Parts: sequence; structure tokens; C-alpha cells
Amino acid sequence: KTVCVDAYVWLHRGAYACARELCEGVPTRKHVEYFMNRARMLARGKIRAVYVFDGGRLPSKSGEEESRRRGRSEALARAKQHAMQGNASAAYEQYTRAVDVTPEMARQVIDALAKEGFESLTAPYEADAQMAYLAKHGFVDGVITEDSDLIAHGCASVFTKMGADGHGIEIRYGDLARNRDLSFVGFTPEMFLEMCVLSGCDYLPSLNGVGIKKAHGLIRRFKTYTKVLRHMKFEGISVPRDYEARFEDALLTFKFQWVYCPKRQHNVNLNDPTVVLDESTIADLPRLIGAYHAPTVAHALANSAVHPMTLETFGKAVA
DNA sequence: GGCTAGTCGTCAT
DNA sequence: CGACTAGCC
Repeated sequence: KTVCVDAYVWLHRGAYACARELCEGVPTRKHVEYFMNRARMLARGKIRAVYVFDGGRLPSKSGEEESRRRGRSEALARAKQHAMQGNASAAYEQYTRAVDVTPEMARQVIDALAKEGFESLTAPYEADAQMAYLAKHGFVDGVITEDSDLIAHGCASVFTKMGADGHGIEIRYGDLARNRDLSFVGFTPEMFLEMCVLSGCDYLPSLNGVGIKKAHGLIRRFKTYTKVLRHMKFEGISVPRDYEARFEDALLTFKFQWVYCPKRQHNVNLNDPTVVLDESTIADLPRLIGAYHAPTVAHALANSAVHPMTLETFGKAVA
């Protein structure tokens, strides 16, 4: 059995163990140790794991990233203030809000993993799309993550909420029809994805007052987002002028994100766009999913030889 | 009541 | 990122 593991969660939890040190530039390996302890624990269960790391930022997410950066720098200012006044616990609380997981930290963990014979893979952009690709094409038997978007990305089965003891919950797309809270009888994968976008996703915030329940009800009733929006217009519900175009963009981002194919050793789209999209839409995709990488670059990025954002070789300092 | 939209906690002693 | 919850309709 082979699984892929979303490295994001352990990377963040590890950062909390040494939030002050990371914020103040004090050398520490606690976050690496936290990750390695979890990896060693998983290895004891006779499961082969591939640790998947996030790569470059998607163009569609840059706005969100800017506001988070502001929030972190404000928290860091408050942390320094508390630290100066000798209030260590109040300072720590702010350090945890200020700490950021960097590609350099990911690289430290990847090196530590390699040293003990663990496998890792850096996604060209988002790890969840990469893991969905690995699962869909049989490179792995399962996915371990905390991210619910994996089902929307077309992953048939997801293992989530795994604690230190290795226990967790398996969510299967095929089981959704038996869901108690919301009925997914008659839902296609496309309807499920459109429901996810309608209820608010990474690439598009939801309309005011529309959450998961409303989104589910609307898609169940009208089947497609086009008909949902037509209904809203008919009902006189105010919808931003560009909402439909942005909805289309969000769907394209979900479906055609760049992922790395370990067999062909270059970047491909999560789903093949050539059969369902016209030439001009395909040519427009990089605006949403980011630039195409030449095979040599894609291979170097996937194997963590280059910084996923600058594509420059990592300095020796991180090793 | 149900639902959405904000706030909180993630470590480990 | 999800979990929790105050406060909305």
C-alpha cells in the first residue's frame, strides 16, 4: 500500500512548536523534528508514504495572500511588544499568528526525509491537485490530508482527521449518496464541484448569504451553475457583474491545474483540456493556473532542487 | 430553528 | 486549513 500525505498540516503544526524562534530568526530544528516524528510513526504501519509539498502560488490566490501577509506582520509587531514587556505567553500567542511556512522550511524537512529514506514530491503549484492526480492515475492507493477540496478535485477516497495514533476517517465519493445531512442522490462529479464553488472556495468567495446548504439546494434543483445564475437574475437577487466569468475561471482552475506526472517526468494538466476546451480557452489558462514549465524545470521543481516560486537553485545554507 | 460568517487553535509541557 | 460559536434571518 502506498499513500500520499499532504505535508502542509504537519509543516504548520511543527511551526507552532517553535513559532518564536522562526519569527525572530533564531536557528531551530523543532519543526523538522515534529515532522520526522510523525513520518517515523506512519512508517511503522508498513505503509509507503510519499510526502507532497505545495509549490508555487496560483495567480488566482494572490489577493488572499496579500491580506494574510498584512495580518502576520501586524501580529509580529504585537508579539515583539509583549516580549519587550516580559509577557512571554502573550508574545507566543501572537508569534503563532505571525509565523509563516516558507519553501526554505519545506526544503529542510524534505532533506531530513531523504536522509532517512522517505520519499517526497513538490507540486508545481497546489499539493491537493497533485495528490488528486497521483490517486486518479494509480500512483498511490490513498490520500491523507485535512483538505476537503480533494473530493472536489476528483479524488475517489480521502483519509482525513488522522491523529498521532494513526486513526482517522475515510471519506469516499461513492458514499456521498448515503450522506445524512445533505442528499447527493443524482449528483454528478460536475454538480458536486459546482456546489463547492458556489458555496465559496479558494478561487472565488461565495455570494452574500450563500453557504453550503444554499449551494447544495440550488445545484440539486437547477443542476448547473448557469441555470442557478439565471434563476437568481429572474428572482432579482443581486449578483456582481463579473461573478459568472469568475465562476467559470474557478471551475477551470479546479479542473486544469498543473500537476507533475512522475512517469512522464513533466507537468501536465490535472484533466486533459484538449477534448473539452477550445483553443483560445486553453491558451488563456496560464492566467489562472500559472506558467508552463519546461520538462527540466518541472523535474527540478518536483524533486525540490529549485525554489518553487523563483525557480532558482536553493542556496546551500538550508542543507 | 437553521444557516452564515466571523474568531480561534494548530506545539507540548 | 477546520472547529467552534455568536448572531443573523
